Amino acid sequence: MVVKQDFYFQNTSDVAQQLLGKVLYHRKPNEEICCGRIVETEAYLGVEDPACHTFGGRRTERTRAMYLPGGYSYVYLIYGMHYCLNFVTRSEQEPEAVLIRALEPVPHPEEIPAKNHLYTNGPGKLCRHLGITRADNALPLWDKTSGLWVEDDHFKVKPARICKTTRIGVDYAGEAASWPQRFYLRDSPWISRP
DNA sequence: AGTGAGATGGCCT
DNA sequence: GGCCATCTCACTA
Repeated sequence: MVVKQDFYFQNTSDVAQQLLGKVLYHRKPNEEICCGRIVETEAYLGVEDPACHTFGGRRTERTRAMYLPGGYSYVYLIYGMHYCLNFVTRSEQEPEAVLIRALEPVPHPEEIPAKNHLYTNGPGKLCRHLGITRADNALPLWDKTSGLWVEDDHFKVKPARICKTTRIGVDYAGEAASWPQRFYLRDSPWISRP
């Protein structure tokens, strides 16, 4: 069943970890539906996180969706050619988010043609594969009619299977670069990098 | 296996 | 003007 909005009001690190194992769905403009199981996330901790777009309370047109309540999407363009998908967490006063970094193909890896596992093992790649663009910014993730939503299919993740490590590509963020806010399923072949 | 550069555009100072 | 929450390819070895 669809994950409800209040799930996203929780502590952002907890949301990032609890998202592991859940399934992301996207309905493209041509009505085709793509999905994948979330196997890697990163938490971005808002105004006190130098790696976060809202660090210091920065509020711009790009980061507008971050200041929505938890449960909305935040999609932005990076390096001029890749989109990154985030889930906004907490409240309007706490602009935090979870970056979706990798998906495991569903319904079943065995049915996926060879090499297709290379299409969703990175934040930019999974957006391209699912057809996620700026048009998917600021959508309610708890509402299937938005075309972008998350489902819990009762896939169980043992806490011991969750790997915690440093985030990728945030070396500019000083001491925050060493915060363990990247989470992934141990031994998953579908993550962006080990 | 590891390093480095280029693509490419919007954001931010 | 400089910098990116990236990816791919070319190069070393």
